[in-house]
Amino acid sequence: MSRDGMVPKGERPVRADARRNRARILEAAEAVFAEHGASAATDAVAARAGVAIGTVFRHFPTKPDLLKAVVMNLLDRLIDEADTMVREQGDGAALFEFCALVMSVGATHRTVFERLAETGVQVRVGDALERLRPSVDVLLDRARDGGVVREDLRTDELIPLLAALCQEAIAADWDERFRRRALDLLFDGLRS
Amino acid sequence: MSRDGMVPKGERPVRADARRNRARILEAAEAVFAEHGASAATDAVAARAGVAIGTVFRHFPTKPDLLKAVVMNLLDRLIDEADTMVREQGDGAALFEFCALVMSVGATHRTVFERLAETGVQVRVGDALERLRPSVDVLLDRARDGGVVREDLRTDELIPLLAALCQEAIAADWDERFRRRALDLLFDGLRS
DNA sequence: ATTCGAAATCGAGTCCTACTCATCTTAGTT
DNA sequence: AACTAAGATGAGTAGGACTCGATTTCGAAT
Repeated sequence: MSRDGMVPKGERPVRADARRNRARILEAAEAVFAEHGASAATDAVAARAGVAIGTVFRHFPTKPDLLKAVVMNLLDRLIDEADTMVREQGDGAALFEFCALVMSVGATHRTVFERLAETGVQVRVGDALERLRPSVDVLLDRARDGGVVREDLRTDELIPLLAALCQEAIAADWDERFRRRALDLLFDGLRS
Repeated sequence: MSRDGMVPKGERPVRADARRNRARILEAAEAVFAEHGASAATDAVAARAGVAIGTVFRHFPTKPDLLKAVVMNLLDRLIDEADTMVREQGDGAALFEFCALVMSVGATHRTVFERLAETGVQVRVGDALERLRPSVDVLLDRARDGGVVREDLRTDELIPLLAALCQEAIAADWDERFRRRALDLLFDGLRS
């Protein structure tokens, strides 16, 4: 994830302190929002980052921008984890575990996602999940080859379904047990 | 929807002006939020309703309460419609069709929600669906007796799952074909 | 090393809006 | 007609998002 570290060619490089502060703010924001909810004041984030309020707004002009940046940060890490999972765990069960992981991450940071929706920023979980498509593709292929998933299931069917569960899990605050149960039902079906 | 018109027995009846104002505020709020988005100031709602700001807060203590009342009003109308349709048919293996119907009705009135949802109102289909619990109970029992549904499936598992699909179907604008496909997958499971 | 301009930081202050509450008004009862 | 409590009023309060001119810091060029 070196996007922020990249130096724009032809232009002046981003100053070292600016890059450092940006990272600090993101880190602080994630911690503060996770602890006090996404309605926590921006001052708190600034304080925790050891930075003035104006600096936060220089890097993230609006609060939704800050929230969005935190989420994207989260997703980047999630992609890494998914890739690791793909590399280390070869069997078909990896797909199920991956879905559980996605729901779990969403649940941990549910307030951030909620606030995003409230402020009208359209980052649907489904849209966000699209970034995971390559990983899901690999996992799904492998699961299908392993014969643990129906032949006709496609990635662009699985992703919306997973997104639907995630969205509702976040909105309705499903606990770990029910998230697990929902995935069991989805994979095994409702019929006898 | 005569909930608000009911007079609590044993207690003083709600004053006529209070009931009138409540209705006016709801109507005004629906119009104002639809036009200016959910971030419209509460003053605007009060002004349109021809009422002081304090009166709005007497009836709806917080802004989310007001937003929720508006949306639930909308959802109640839709859900009642679906409920009635199912009761009129009332055949044996209607659970699947019922789910399809709920999704379909939601999709039909999608644009009504979208304006509000876009601007940040959290439309909790799940909350509204809770009112359908009695109907779902009956349908689920019937389906279980008919052996078309797994024995261990409970109503309070089915409702959140259905709500999840509905919510995402509305938000992501699933077409009829994919709504059907999603229900097929949910009922039959992802595994081979 | 020193200079210097641009970039970044700072934070008190502004604006906006959700919400409160002491006071006044009115519906409904006797 | 008098009474009373529910209800209405709206100026005031609180708190948070965002601004902006003053100030500091970086880093490139001499």
